[in-house]
Amino acid sequence: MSQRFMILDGSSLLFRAFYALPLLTSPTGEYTNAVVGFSNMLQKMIAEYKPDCMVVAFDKSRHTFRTEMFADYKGNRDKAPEEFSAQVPLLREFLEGWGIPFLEMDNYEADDIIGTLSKRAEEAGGYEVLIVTGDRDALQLVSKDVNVLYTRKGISDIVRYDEAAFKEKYGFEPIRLIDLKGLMGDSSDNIPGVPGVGEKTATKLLLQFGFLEDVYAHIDEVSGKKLKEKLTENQAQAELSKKLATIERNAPVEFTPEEYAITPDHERFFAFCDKYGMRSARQGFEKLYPAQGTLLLELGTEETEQKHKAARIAGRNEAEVFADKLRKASVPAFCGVYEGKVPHLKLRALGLSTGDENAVVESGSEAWDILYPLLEDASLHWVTIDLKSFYHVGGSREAHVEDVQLAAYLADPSIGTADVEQLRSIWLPSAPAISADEDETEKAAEGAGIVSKLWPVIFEKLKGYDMEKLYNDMEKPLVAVLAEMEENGIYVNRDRLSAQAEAVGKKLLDLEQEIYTLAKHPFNINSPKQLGEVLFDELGLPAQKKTKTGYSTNAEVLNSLRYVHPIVEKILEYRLWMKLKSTYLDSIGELIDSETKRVHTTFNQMVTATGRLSSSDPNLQNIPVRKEEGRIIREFFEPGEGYDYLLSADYSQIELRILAHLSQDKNFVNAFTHDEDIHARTASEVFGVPMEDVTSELRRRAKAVNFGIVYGISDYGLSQDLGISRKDAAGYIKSYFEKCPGVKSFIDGTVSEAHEKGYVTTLFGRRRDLPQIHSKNFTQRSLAERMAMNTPIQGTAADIIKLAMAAAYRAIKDAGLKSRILLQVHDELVIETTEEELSKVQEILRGAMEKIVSLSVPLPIDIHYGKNWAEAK
DNA sequence: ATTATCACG
DNA sequence: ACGTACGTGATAATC
Repeated sequence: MSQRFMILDGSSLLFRAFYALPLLTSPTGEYTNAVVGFSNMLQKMIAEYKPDCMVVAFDKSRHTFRTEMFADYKGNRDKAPEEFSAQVPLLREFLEGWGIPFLEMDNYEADDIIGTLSKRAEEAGGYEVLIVTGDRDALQLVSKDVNVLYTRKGISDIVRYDEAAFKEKYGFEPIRLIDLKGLMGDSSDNIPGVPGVGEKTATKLLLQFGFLEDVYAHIDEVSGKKLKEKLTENQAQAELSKKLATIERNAPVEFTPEEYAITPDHERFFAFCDKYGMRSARQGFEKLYPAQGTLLLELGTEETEQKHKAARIAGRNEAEVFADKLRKASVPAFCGVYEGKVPHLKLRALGLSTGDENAVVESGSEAWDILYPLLEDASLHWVTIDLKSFYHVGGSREAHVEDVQLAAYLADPSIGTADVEQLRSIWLPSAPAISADEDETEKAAEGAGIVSKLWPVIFEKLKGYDMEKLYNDMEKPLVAVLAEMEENGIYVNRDRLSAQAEAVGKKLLDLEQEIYTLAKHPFNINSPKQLGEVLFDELGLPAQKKTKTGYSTNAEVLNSLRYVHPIVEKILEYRLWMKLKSTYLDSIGELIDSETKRVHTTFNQMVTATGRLSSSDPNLQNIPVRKEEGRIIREFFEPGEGYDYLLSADYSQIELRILAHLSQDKNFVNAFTHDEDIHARTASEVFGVPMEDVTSELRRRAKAVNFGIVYGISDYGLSQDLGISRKDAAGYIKSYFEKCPGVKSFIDGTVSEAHEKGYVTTLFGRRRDLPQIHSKNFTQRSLAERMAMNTPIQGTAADIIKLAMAAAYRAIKDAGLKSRILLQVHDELVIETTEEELSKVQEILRGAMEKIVSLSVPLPIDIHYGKNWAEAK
């Protein structure tokens, strides 16, 4: 019987945990998130693998034998953030209490300690070694007796690598990982490798020849002249890279297995947890090491597993029994298993849960006919995840169904669209994770169980934040509106679209030839790297900006070089058409539904940090409009069969009007109340000229300042935008604030409130946490401060149009019109309508959009309509 | 998986 | 002195 010896890479796991969890703090203000995450992972490891002995290895200092060999080793690493470093000593304290030995050594990395200990254990025999790490390099240690548990993402997604699993993934045995690194390098450790050789080429070479040395021994057999050259030129560098990637397995560290037992010190550990407010760590520890004399009322493991195993219900009788339980459940929950795409989405199965008991029911079974109707039963109050999909498959809008995902997003928008497992790990970290190796329907059942438990916790939080109304009256009603918009889709004239795609394709071929001639040879124009080499190395144009990987070739740079060389203009033109063809013409064509002839975008309600919607597959919120060449794309969006016009209704200056309302600045409120040109008025104030003397240039500058204010102004940003000096920009801002003191005090007030509370809110109570506002790092803190200025404005605008959408939707429906909302583009709604309904629909939109809230300034909309989206602007 | 670029509000 | 405009998504290239 072999001993199971677990070795943890403390440094890498702590780092993973740090980035996986939000910055939690103890009651006394110390950061604890990394330790909390480490603790969760440790508990899981011990519970699952029950190791006989354990050691945690740490990196000690940056200076190691590797930096002796190569000074730049890991030279590209930023210093770890203060919030992280402060937790390293905390983890030691934690391990001391838990009774787990740890090791660190001068001149060696944690990897080398792990490599050495695992080798000694192999030599001694009788050990099964499990290495837990978030560092891929350790995979080279995998052998018959040594496996690696690698944290793929965050800390909960762990994969076990044994010899077979490694071979499956890489195609060769583990030790050759160092040869791979020798060839391809490792950007995260700043290991150079052979430039131009990536994973693909490196793997090919190793499979063909064996080890790195074999590649060089057979260098003549390498195919490709370029590749051979690169390999020969960089042989020394490849060999050094291999050495750097090789874990030292004979480090001067003693192997003393008798000292590696876990010896929990309850008192010490509890004191630690209490001091740092780590309740779940304490609970988990207690579960693993029950104090003597405490009576255990826990369920046996077998029984626990039984509990999570979902019953598959097919027959009528079982269904009746489970239906009864659901009716009595305090939080009945379901998770749908969907297949297909909107507007053809189908419900294949349901995971159901009473909170205590989970079940699966498949569509088409006898049980389905008994259980599905419960979802429409108004006496049940259901919870699900992804309510929009439920609506897509015909779920009743009248049914009482909550969406945990939506509630969780509102409580913390930074998590975005979190799946059940993510929500569990955030909100119920001590509950068992969803089993990984079940089929989709079983996961749905288990998911339903979790959803049932999540809802009370998350909704309670929402109530604590005073966000119930936001959820009930704004976001939840919007779900049905978005579902319908997605199902509606928008008609795209496929013939005109593909004709244009073809024409643009020809144009691109011509441009390509002209560019090759001017460059004197063909190259990949789409590659910024190759383009940079052609422009700046070969043609000798003056390089001005650099990116971290080479020369910058963006539009700003190219524009400034327009008249230096004729190739530049051609490249700009090539870029313009290439963008239009690949992003719009080709890909939208592919997304036209063959049955409906329309494109059905997805409106994501749980993505942005500010409360805006986003659109994807395809993104219909970024269809070109500013440039003539791009605007053509809009011509292909037309009213579909049975409709005559596309109509667009957009808010005029909504963000600046919100700024006026929130700040109560006299100038702004006045200007908007009298419907003045706000940018001209700003110019007049800031530059001290009468309104009639405001030139278009002055207006342009004032407009830039107004935008700057909305984004969270900085003199640097404004100077970049206007192409003026930072000093001048600072001067503009100064006189702006003198003339608009209301705006100034609003911004100052918002930022200082963010510092005090750690979050900001919109007019309707939407919340955004800004943990970085306390950062000691200037850049991060400044970013958070700009977010603090921008979020209440952008977020309030998002709130308003969301309310307006639901109101317009309702009003159109109540009026019995066939007109319908197709798209939302942040401050604009696109509607499909008919000749007869044209005036009625305009009236409804004005009522819904302009009257939905009453601010200190009016909120007028502009309406345009036409035979396509380009005309409706 | 990340980076550079560019489309929108 | 630090070193940035706010919010998104898609594509192609490169790692």
